[in-house]
Amino acid sequence: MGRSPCCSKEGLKRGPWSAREDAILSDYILQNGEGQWRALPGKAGLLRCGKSCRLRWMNYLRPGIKRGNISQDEEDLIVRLHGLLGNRWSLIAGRLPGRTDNEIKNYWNTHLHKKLAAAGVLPCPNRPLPGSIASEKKKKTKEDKKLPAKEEEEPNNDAATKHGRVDDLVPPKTKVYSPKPMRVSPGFSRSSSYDSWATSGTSSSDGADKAAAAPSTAEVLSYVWPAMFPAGDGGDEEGDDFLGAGTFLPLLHHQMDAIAGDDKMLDQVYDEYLQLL
DNA sequence: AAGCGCCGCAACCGCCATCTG
DNA sequence: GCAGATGGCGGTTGCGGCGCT
Repeated sequence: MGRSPCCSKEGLKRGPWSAREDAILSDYILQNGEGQWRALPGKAGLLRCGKSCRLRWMNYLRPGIKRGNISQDEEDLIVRLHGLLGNRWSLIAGRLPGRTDNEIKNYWNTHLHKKLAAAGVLPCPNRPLPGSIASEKKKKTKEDKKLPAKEEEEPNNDAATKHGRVDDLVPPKTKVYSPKPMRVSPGFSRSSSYDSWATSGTSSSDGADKAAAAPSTAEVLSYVWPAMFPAGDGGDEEGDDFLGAGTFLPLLHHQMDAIAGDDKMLDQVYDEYLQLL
């Protein structure tokens, strides 16, 4: 893959997990608990990177994991939460019991993105989201592989222009269609999942107090996404067309309207979102 | 039947926040 | 306060399966 490994992997196995490895990992974690991922492979007798063990456990071996058959309700929720949270898959997954961030991410990139694009509700249908459509990406990857590595790293658009690749004129890493994924954890410890946090009594039971002190939706949005929601204008102006307000704002309004169609749903999701902030 | 291309998904990667000494 | 270790996250890649020609 051309990248240097994050940790030493000499002699470590890679690729798909065997049933035997799964059993070893499951047995070890059930006996010793999660954590100490770097030390786990050695202790459990697995020739795997600790990260790989953690991923395998979190996404497939953990009790309660649901696989496949994402229901319509779950799909709707994913779409709505994505509208609110952007590509924060772990947070979205936290609202879908038994689902993992990886599964939701894959599902979004394969099924939902395509579906929404067909429905014309994506931020910019004629501009592929960075790295989000597998087919587009793969085609591009294949093209890129033909280029010398040095030119691949060319940061500006001149290189793309030289090669006549119009699609490369789009800044490759621009993530303007959603809030940049960022950690939201200053308020709670890393060891507490969003789920446990959200259900630990800080959520809706005392939500009234928080709601009373909570800023308005517009204020929050202007704080979180200042480029899209300049404070005080209600987000309807097209002044800051960082993406193309004509493309994103209707989408957001569409999604907000869809959510607003179920006020309780909106309140619940929004309340949780406020607390995340 | 064989070749080809696309698609879906499991797994890997680097980055970064947080923890720990 | 600092540096190294650790864990978690989102983005990306590669492979196998499937359908089409």
